Amino acid sequence: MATIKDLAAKVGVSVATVSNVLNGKPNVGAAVRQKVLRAAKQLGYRPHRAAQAMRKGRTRAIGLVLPDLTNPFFPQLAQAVENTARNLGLLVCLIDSQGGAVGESDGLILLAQHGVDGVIWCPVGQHVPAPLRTLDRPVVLIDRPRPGFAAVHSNYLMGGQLLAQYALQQGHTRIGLLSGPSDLESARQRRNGFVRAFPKRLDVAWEVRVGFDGVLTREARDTLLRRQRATLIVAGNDLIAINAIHFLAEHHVQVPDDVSVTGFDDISWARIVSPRLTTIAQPLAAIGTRAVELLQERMAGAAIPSRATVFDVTLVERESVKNI
Amino acid sequence: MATIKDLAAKVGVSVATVSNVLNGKPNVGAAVRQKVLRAAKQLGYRPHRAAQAMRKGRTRAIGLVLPDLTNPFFPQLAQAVENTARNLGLLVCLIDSQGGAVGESDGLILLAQHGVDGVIWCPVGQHVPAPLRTLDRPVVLIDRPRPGFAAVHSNYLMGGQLLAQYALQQGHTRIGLLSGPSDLESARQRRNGFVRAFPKRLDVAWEVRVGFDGVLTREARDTLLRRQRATLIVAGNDLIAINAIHFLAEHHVQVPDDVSVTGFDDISWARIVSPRLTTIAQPLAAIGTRAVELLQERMAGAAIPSRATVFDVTLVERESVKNI
DNA sequence: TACATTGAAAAAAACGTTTAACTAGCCTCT
DNA sequence: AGAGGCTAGTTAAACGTTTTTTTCAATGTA
Repeated sequence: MATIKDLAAKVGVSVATVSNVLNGKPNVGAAVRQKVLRAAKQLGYRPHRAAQAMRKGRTRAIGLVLPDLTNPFFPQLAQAVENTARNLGLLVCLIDSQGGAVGESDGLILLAQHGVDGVIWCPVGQHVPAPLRTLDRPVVLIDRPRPGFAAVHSNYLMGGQLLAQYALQQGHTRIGLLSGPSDLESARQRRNGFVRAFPKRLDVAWEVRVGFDGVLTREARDTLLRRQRATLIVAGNDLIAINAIHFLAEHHVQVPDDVSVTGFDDISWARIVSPRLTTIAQPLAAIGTRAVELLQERMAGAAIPSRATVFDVTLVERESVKNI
Repeated sequence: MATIKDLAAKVGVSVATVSNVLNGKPNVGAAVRQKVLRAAKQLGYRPHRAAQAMRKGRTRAIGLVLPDLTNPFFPQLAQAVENTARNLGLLVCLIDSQGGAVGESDGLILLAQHGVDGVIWCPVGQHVPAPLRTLDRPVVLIDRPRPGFAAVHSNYLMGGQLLAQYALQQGHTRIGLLSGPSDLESARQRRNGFVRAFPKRLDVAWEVRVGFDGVLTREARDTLLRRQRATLIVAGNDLIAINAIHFLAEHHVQVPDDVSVTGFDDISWARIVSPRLTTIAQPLAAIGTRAVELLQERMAGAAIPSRATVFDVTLVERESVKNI
């Protein structure tokens, strides 16, 4: 790999001048500038990132900390993040914490050690890992907002409302809720958006909380079987919805004929299960892209106040809800 | 962040000595060694990776270059790679080329610039991108072997054979082949493993080649509808199988009642479609893990000959094949 | 006693950049 | 003509490590 020194030697000029040219500093003549640029191109010069990092304290790499890549929610996000980052010349360093707080913590330590300039983080619990504090770099939360952090996510309230509106349209008023974990803001808002949209007209027959990974607790399974009076089951996300549908099918309850189900997220699975899932689509790619842009702003400069960027969601109607 | 200098000052010893302690060099007294270690722990010292990188020319980071994270085949692989890498103290830098050769090339340039110590690569085409040559770091291919490269992948031949054996068991002898692209070794071996297992007893009624992304060409669709005499369709991977099943369903051909279908890979989707897919499971996590281990060996030392590590596969029987 | 050998530690150089401080030459202004 | 200011450069220091070389004292040997 050619170094700045090689360039300097080749052009017959000092390394400082070469550096100045490469960084677009003004104090260098047009002729020399040209020569340096030409030589750089000719030798295929690429700055040594480690050396730059050492001098400037910036690595032009960012961390992406996710709970679980095999959860079909994340790949699209990761892809969007990587691609926009790369377009900005940023390298993405991946941490998959496997849903564990220790993995998350270890990952952040590793990122800190490598001196990433910022991190995009989808937190797994509700605590703030110690390494994040000492990291002292901008952080943008993704999908899961928290007070005091910059975040980009979907308008969960709106999603809940759209679902409520659609439920009424399709003639459903007796609702069963398979909500996500109550300690996740995103789960709470999905639920509240739905429940508070038409409190008079929608009747919540029952509610059970399960994890976003979709595994059904004993309570959830029992409730589903009893099923009480609900004609529509509103799940906290697609994973939950899909598991519920499968569980019901095993017990000879057909969706949507016997009971309707909605999801949330429009993960890839929603399109391929049967019945295909009526759900709320988030603009995942846009979220990933925006998160990188936001992070880059923060990395570049001034301390921007920590607000959340919220994206509209849309209802995608498929076959898991019956008009009654 | 505490530096080696801080440690030196605190203990009252030179930086060289601190470095020697930290690197386990022998030429330092037991007393001093203890004191340095204690101080390091106390100050929470972490080596500055960029500085180390500059001096040693190693970054303790590796690249992971994938064609498409949203292809459900890759997340598990990526997760396994990240986790084992992290356990070895290696940071994983992700490149998602979106299936394009330019993205792949750009990504490799970015990785080279950051000086990753090696890369795990699932190549998208059959050419070798220029940046890979100049990178001059160990490379381990994953899932898609090529002559002259170290690689870790499944025993595709075996998968094809298992499928052939199972087909006969279930009474199928007239086969339709929806093979993967012929320029991919892995696709060829899947196909050949099947076709050559029982050439006398299995009769290939038709064969069409499609991409591993599963989108059905016009020819594939036409052939599926005519369907000729085949009772079993052997798809090159799960994506193809699932698309075929959906396409057939749209045209009122029921799987497995009217025709049976097998996949390959056992991606997450295979479990949730209906009918659930009978397919070949690859040990994805093991492959990812092994790839990292192999890479690390190569990064550490001697030029090991470039051979392929091959994992056994298993047949997972679900409901997409009917016994006739 | 003189001299080589060893062990423990320090000093200094090096990695590839950036940047602050400096300099030489030229121009402009009194 | 001399002071001051630009312009276009150069020199040198710095970033945090590792590593080579050097120093120094203690020990062993003849």
